[in-house]
Amino acid sequence: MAAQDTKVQTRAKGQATADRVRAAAMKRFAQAGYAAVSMREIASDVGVRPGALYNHFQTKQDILNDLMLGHMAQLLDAWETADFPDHMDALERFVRFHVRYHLERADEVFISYMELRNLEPDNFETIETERRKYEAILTEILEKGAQDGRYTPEHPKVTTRAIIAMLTGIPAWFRESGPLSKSDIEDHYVNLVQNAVLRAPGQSPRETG
Amino acid sequence: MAAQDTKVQTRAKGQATADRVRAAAMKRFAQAGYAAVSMREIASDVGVRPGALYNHFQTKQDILNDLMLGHMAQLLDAWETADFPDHMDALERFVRFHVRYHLERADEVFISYMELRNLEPDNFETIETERRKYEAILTEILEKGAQDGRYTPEHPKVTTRAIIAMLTGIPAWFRESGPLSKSDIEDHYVNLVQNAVLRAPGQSPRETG
DNA sequence: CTTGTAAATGAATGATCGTTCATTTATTTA
DNA sequence: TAAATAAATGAACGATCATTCATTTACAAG
Repeated sequence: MAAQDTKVQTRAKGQATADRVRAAAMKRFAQAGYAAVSMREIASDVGVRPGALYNHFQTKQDILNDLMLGHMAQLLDAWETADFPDHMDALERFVRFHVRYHLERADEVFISYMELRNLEPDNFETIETERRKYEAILTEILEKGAQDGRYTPEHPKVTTRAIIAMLTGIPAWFRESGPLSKSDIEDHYVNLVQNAVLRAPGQSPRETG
Repeated sequence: MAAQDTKVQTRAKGQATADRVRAAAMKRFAQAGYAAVSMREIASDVGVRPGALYNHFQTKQDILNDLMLGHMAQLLDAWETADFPDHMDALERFVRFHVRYHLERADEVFISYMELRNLEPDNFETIETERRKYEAILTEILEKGAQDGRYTPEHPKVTTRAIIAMLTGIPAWFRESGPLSKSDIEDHYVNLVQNAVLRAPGQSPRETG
């Protein structure tokens, strides 16, 4: 690591600019959408001429792809390294992790599911693979809970998508100035999700239709 | 009505073209996003020259606004006129209605929540007003159920958004060719939603954290 | 201090955008 | 059939787009 310090130092300025490009693109993409944002706007935010962006990213598409790849990698890594009280069950861990992460990284999350269709096919496939890994975490939790008889066993993959859609929608309406704190939201969603899938003792699955 | 038949007839051809513009724009916007669709593409789909579009819509923005206004109006009207078995409770009605409607009008729904940010401020406000009306239907159902002691009383507005986000996400992954039919999906979501908010007799609200 | 390279500039490229408009074509009214 | 009006055409407008590139500037290495 120390042996490469000089080399790292050499490219420090370029790295810094690239990071500012990422930050500017993130905000712009989140607010206006990929297709509505111009390279000129990003360059202006960074304080640089449009052409200079191409010293750091080959195309506009590469910026979007970089942001989405980075988001998925960080999301999966954050889950791996997250720590929770020992007594907390897996489902509650997942819900709390997901809500927290999505409330703290609203822009990244928003882009990552709004701009999927603006990814070129190859990039799209890569991102979809990462997304499926994340969904698999929750599906596995639900399946394990179903085996134990604690959760309802029906359609764990569908339930996964239902839960994730429910949670991912939070940043769209949550406002710091609202009546509920982030912690309140977290608690409420834990409750909703647990109730949705819990098979209460002595309570058989309801018949509907 | 009959007295205006001649006048209606006069504009019948224009109406037909306008409808085809709507249909083409709907598909294109849903697939690629408003900003990524050109008036030339829409005109080409309709089988007309770009300039002809302006005989029916003043601007590209007006097309988007027309689609979203139409969707919200039809959604609210469909709820008003929907009929269900007498014995079915309000929450189940809402969930079944919402799932069905969204599975049948995937493009309209997708546009209406993906393209909100591409609406100019005035148009956005109008659509938001309609959207709030729709959310209010579910909130009222939850509040009434809470008064009766059937549903958990916490944060009905937040729960409304959680449920709607969960349901609205379905068209994003549902495929006719998948293992579950539309009817299966409907049943499963009814179950999830009912469990999420039901206060089972003798079951006090769970403590979390 | 010189050399090599990274980073940024400034100007230009061709393409495409939404929109306008005088004109032509189609259809309906009188 | 003649007049009126709706609808569509074809060509053009200026603006903006992503991207390229020869050149200049900044900076670290030897």
